[in-house]
Amino acid sequence: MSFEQLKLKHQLCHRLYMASNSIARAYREPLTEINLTYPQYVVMMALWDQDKITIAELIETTAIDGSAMTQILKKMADKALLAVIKDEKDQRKRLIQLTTAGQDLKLKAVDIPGKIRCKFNSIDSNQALQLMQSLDLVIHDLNKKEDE
Amino acid sequence: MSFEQLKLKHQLCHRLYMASNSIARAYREPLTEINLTYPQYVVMMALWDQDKITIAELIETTAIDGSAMTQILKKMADKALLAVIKDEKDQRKRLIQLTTAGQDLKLKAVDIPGKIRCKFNSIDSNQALQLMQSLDLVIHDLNKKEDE
DNA sequence: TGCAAATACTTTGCATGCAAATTAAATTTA
DNA sequence: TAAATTTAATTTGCATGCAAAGTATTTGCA
Repeated sequence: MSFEQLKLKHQLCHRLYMASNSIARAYREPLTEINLTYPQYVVMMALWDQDKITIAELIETTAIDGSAMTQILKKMADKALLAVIKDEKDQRKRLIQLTTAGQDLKLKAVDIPGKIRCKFNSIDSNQALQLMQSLDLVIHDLNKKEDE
Repeated sequence: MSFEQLKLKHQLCHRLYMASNSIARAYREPLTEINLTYPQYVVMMALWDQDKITIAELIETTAIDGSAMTQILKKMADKALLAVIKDEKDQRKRLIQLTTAGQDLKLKAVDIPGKIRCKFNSIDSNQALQLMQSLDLVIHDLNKKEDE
């Protein structure tokens, strides 16, 4: 019986695990300066792109876990970056709306993507694009339900 | 000023974040059957490949955080999968050694890589290999110190 | 030889990620 | 229309990931 496949060096999954952690670490420094964690920054990016959406829509866009989202939004509301508003048409839903401070933070965040991109010295933009496309396929495959 | 770069759809980092989370979720089911979490499984793979190594070496191989590693090893020792032994030559170091049960678990884990690979329907092995190579470059770039 | 510096871990505090259980409100169905 | 079901969030409990601080040990140097 071959155990070769159990070695870490052959595993795509372990690469993804390491890469994701490295990413979060890389963002930590620039994000600390604007008092955000990486998931909070992801929420902000989603809202800068489209404001006043429901929590469910925010979860769909960001792929952040629902129970974590509740906590994250609470902290961000405490920081006065956004407000959680009841949807009058459907009392189960909550609408998330940026405050002026939340909108303005975009000006301080605009440099961050560039700072991160500077760290990628070994891959060019074409490779990065291809990498994103491959990852989209992986994500799609893994998120498929059993019965699809 | 262009804020286009702040959109999630253009971000490699968010893809990696989503892919890594999807991976951990995909492993959850098969790993639950052998009572391991994904990081614990990574530790086991490292030890199946090379047993009786120091915690520092295990951290190097797995890329798991040091403080998390202490907790993970404690739980795995509780499950009698491994033993934490003082290095007689250097009392600061700890050697990790699999128990017989830990070694035997390899037989139950051998099917897991195949099960996960089955989920990747949209990419072939060549693409997977290329993806791994690109990720290795990303990881290398991000883990570089400022002064290198 | 003796003490500062470097190592190897451990501990602590905070922020997720996730499954499972709950709560509240809207829908569907009998 | 009342009960069952579904949907949208929240709560809870557990397992990391990580920075920062703390504890032993060992090295390196003066």
